[in-house]
Amino acid sequence: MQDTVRVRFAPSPTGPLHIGGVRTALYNYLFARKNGGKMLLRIEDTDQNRFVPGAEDYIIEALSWIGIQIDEGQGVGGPHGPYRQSERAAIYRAEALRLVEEGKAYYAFDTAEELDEMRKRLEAANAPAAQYNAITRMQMKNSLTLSADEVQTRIDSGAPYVIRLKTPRKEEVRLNDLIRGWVNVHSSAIDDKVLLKSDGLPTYHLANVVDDHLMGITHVIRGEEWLPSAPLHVLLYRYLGWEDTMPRFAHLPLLLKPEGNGKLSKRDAELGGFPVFPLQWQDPFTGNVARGFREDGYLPEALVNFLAFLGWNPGTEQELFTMDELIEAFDIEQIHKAGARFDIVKATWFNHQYLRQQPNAGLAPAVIRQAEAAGLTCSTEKAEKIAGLLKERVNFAHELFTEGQTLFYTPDSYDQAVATAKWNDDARKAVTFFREALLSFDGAFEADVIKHTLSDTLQQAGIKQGKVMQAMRLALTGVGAGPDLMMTMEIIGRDEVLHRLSLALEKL
RNA sequence: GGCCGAUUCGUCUAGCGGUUAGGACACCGCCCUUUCACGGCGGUAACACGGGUUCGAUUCCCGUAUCGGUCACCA
Repeated sequence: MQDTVRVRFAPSPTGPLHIGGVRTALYNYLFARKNGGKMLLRIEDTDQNRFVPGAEDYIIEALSWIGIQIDEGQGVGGPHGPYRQSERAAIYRAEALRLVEEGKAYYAFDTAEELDEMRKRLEAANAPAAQYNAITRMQMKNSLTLSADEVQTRIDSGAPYVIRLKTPRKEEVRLNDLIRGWVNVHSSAIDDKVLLKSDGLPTYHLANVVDDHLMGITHVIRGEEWLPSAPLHVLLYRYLGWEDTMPRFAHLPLLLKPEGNGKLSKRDAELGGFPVFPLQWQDPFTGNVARGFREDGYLPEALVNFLAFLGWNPGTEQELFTMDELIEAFDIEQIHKAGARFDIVKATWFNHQYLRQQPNAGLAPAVIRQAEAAGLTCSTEKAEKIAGLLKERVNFAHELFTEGQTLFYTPDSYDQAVATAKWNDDARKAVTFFREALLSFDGAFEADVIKHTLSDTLQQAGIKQGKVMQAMRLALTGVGAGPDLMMTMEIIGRDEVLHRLSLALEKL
């Protein structure tokens, strides 16, 4: 009988959430929802040196923007709090002490210099691994080599110490990963990890295991960078006496650079001109601003769809998935094992797909905002028409305005190549007649009516429409290509059409 | 370097012993269109290599190569 699924997303508030972290959170969320379970948010802020103000709020806002709902944890509350590890120090300390009492961990007093010396010595001796372990620990200053009195004296005097795990020398540690299957590691490859740091706070390993146990986590879904230390965590569960309720592990493939070697970094984003953070982030220390997917115009549903497909696939040929559809289709065992290159072009395509599905009214504010920023006024009605006219042509909402320049500005010059090729006597005649027809035009100035007026006029004048349409476009917009001309006229209005036609007759 | 993991079109991937190796992005072509896009249709393009196992390997096993991760009092 499987307990209710409980998963957690446990970021460190050391800066803005990386997009890979967002995907990890997403997979956790999909898995939780798919199985009717709970999604927790825990803040792993045990490194006081790397704490960055604002990072925690950023994480919460980013998850909310992307559409991931937290059931329990930081910012939400719940029965297993506090959910910020810095507020749980006493809990970890008690467990670390318990391990010492039970002979599964020990105090160590070595200074940074002494550790450094030890590593150098071992490297010089060509030791297979320069680490603090079952062999080397006996040459160091710790509660296994020092007398009980000496240890007590040091502790009482307030000398700094850490608590290290007494990793067994010869033991096979097995782990059945949901994505990768059985992974075996020999304990000799695991060093005597520090569990409790000299500042009294735990390291990731201890805090993570203790909290996952106390918070009833059933599945640990995290990045592949944790795979090497997963056996250590298994060992910790065993030593803490919690092995029978140990969560299942699933280690996710990493997000790789678009090209070249290595995992996706902030630098790649700068080079490639795309964001790598969900939201814009201003570094509180340097003031530097890093772009965000939200600010760059990505729709959260597009980002979710894109991210979900980086390392996972439903096995069908459907590409577009809403969050609910993803939840329905998600299967953790279908997650790909190898890292995935981050291809922003595909993200753009997803955005295009979702943008064109947006109602015009939802897109209008973006058009208005940009028009106003450019010192123009734009009515809601006009903005909605522009959205309807252009949304299928663009990838981002902000492109509606840039694509729609001719809807805002009277042309002040004309494309020479088009003019040379298309602006002739017939064209001049067509524009003249059409303008005259419009002069006496009354009623609603709408695309289909305009279309009839135009074709009637040209027919009466004996001009083939196809011969002059591009010239007509040139006269109205100054360029040879663009969206539907009738709708363009409707949007700019009769007066402006008349104005532009006269202007063309004058200047062309 | 040690340990762990991975390897199908340029990219994301489907495939879980027998397939013309499928889809999507990108690219190219055609159609649609008064234009440009959108869209539709079509095309180029992949099982890293070498051994096994098997009647038969992209698929299973072992090597090699390559790539990734990790080896902190950071997570």
